[in-house]
Amino acid sequence: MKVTKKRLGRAFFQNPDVVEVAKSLLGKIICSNVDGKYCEAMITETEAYAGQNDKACHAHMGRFTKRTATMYEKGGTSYVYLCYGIHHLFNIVTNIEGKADAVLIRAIEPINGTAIMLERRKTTRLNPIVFSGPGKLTKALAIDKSLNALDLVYNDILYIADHNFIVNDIVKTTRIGIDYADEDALLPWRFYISGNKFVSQP
DNA sequence: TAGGTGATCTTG
DNA sequence: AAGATCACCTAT
Repeated sequence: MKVTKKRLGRAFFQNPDVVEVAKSLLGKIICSNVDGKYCEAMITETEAYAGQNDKACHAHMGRFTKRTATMYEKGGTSYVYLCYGIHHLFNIVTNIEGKADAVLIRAIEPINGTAIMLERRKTTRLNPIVFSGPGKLTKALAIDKSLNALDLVYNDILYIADHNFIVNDIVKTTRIGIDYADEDALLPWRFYISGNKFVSQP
């Protein structure tokens, strides 16, 4: 079978249904070209954050600050921020400009440049634990705040591609680490590829 | 299971 | 304006 590698364009990200985008991002490829080192990793786990109506979202009730401003950008923009003083978390903004929807990437599976990613994680063992968790994959892909608010559609440092991986079965669960969000903490908006070892909490 | 770490936001 | 909070990780 011919494998096509196609970069995702604006239309993919501007979908007004962030839950659908979170699901269709599973199996897609993150291409990172930081420090002249190129590597590719498949997205295995995501979470959807649905703008101002979602209590778990940074932009809940239209909250607009220096940090959350990026979430209001047009779909296809990167949203990277520091969490717990240590970890960079990588999100992809979706929907049109002004709508603060985003998808958090929670886990990846290395596809190309695995050695580079292992080195950045300071290990030699290819263990799923090394790449499953939002703070870990950013380290593996060298994503930090300097890559915030980047346009993933036109940039050559960081972008998303489709290698035509077929995702057969998607598991739906509740999102992690958002107990403060009351009833919205119960929404089944965390998705991962069924049977894939590279997820944070099977 | 506890503590580290620092930007962000303030009786989540 | 200082302190609580926080979409987490690593090591004991």
